[in-house]
This record gives sequence, structure tokens and C-alpha cells, in this order.
Amino acid sequence: MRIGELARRAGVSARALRYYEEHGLIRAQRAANGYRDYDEADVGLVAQIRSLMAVGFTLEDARPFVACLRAGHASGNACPESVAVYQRKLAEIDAEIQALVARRTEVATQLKQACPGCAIRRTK
Amino acid sequence: MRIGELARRAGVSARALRYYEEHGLIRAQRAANGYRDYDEADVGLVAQIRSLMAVGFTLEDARPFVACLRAGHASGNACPESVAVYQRKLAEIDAEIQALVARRTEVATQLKQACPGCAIRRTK
DNA sequence: CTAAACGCTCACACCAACGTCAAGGTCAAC
DNA sequence: GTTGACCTTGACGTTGGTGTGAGCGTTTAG
Repeated sequence: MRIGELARRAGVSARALRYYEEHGLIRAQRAANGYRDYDEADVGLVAQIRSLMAVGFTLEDARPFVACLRAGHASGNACPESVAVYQRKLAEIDAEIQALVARRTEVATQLKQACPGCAIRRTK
Repeated sequence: MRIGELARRAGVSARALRYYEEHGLIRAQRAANGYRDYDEADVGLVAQIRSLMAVGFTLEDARPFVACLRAGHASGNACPESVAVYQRKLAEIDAEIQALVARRTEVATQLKQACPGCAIRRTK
């Protein structure tokens, strides 16, 4: 299939697909006229990338998952490199949460000083 | 005082001070030779900006605080506009924390699937 | 007098993941 | 044969807060 169809099926822009290719995440065959030619498996690759990005992974983070899928595994999760990325990201997320909580505390303290009567309720 | 001294005293780069000025946060008198001329109060303005940025505020967020100080208040917190920014940022931080927690949950779920034996402990 | 240390104004570089043109080639339908 | 939907590469714009350097003038210590 050509880039437009893959883009529609995967829910991304053609520009994004070219960007992924440029960064070595997705390869495409070329038709005689120079058009990119994708197969069914590529739909899965892009889906994997998007689902990872949806939880804050970078393209770099997604690389091992794509490699894992291309190596023939049914899931991009099935390789130790992927597991390692999950663990690293988990630690990163925890660190970010802690930083944010610390900031929240700081801001709440300032708000109390600035406006003692102001109710500080967590937006939940 | 000139820009270098203010930079040292406030713990920022001269470049940053020029940037703040460019964005209307800090004004400087100009000496006859064109050099910026700051007074003691500017040390406090910059300190206010830096302390806000340290908790994740943008320069835009800092604007009302600086205006408040320049209006003669002892603290940049003392104006209703500042309080409003605190409240908005608090809500933003809460939203970010929630998004991160949701992502963490998602990643932890994937990690469990990928590696059932892997311990998932929060980095604390 | 001179050299270091400072100041000035541009203006590009950075990070990520694309969006959005530009300027063109290709291909099916009418 | 021409419209229009598709494809190609290339290259600049976005966002925030600077870092860095060029190319220049000023001040100050020795």
C-alpha cells in the first residue's frame, strides 16, 4: 500500500511516516515510480509506535519495540530490550511525578501565603 | 549597576536578563554610553522570576508577579492577578500529575504483560 | 598606551515531532 | 488532454529559554 493509505489506516499523517522512516523506525519498499510501498505488517509497526507515544515515549524509546516486532515477535513487548525501556520509563515517570508533587507543594504554600483564605483543593 | 553585576547577584546570565527585558519583564535605564543601568529593586524582580521558574512557571506566568512588585507591593504574591496565576498553575500541575499517573499505570500494565516476573516498584 | 574585561546588537543553534509550503513527477478518470 | 488526487524531496516554522559567537564600542587597571 502507498503512504496515504497507511497514514489513514494507522491514523497518522504521511509526514509523520516519512519522519519515522527518516529516523530508521520504518522502512518501505519503493515502487518503480519511486513511491513508498508498505505491507500489512507496517500497520502494526506504526500502531506500536503510536501507542507508545501516547504514553509519553519518544521515538527513540520506541525503537527496540519496532525492532522486536520486525524480528518476528508477535508483540513488541516480547524482547528484553523492550522490558528494559519499560523499566527505565517507569523510573523516569516516577521521577517526574515526584518533581511535580514537590512543585505543587511549593506553589500551594505560596498560594496560602498570598491568600490565606483561598481554599486549595486538588483538581481531581 | 550594570548587567554583569545584576547577573552575578541574581544568579542568572546576562543573556537571560536581556531576554527578560525583550519580553517586557524587566526595564533598565540606559547610561549615556548605552549600557543598561539597574537599581537594587531589580535584584528582587529577577529573584522573583527565578523562584517562579524554579517551580515550573513560564515567563508569561511570572509577568503579574513582576508587575505587582513594581506597583510597590512588598511581595509579588500580594496582587489578585498573582493569586489567580497560582490557582491556575495549581490546576495545571494537578492535571499533569494525573496524566503522568495514568501513563505510569499504563506502562506498568504493559511491563507486567511483557515480563510477569518483573517487580514493579515505585522509585521513591 | 594597551590589554583585559566589560558592554552593545544581531542572529543562528538547540530539543522533538512533526506542520506546512514549494515545486515538481505520476496516474486514473472523464 | 486535462483535471485532480496522489506521490516525491527539500527546507523552513513551531515552542521556551537561553548558549554561543560575531563584530563592534567602552571602561578600567596597570
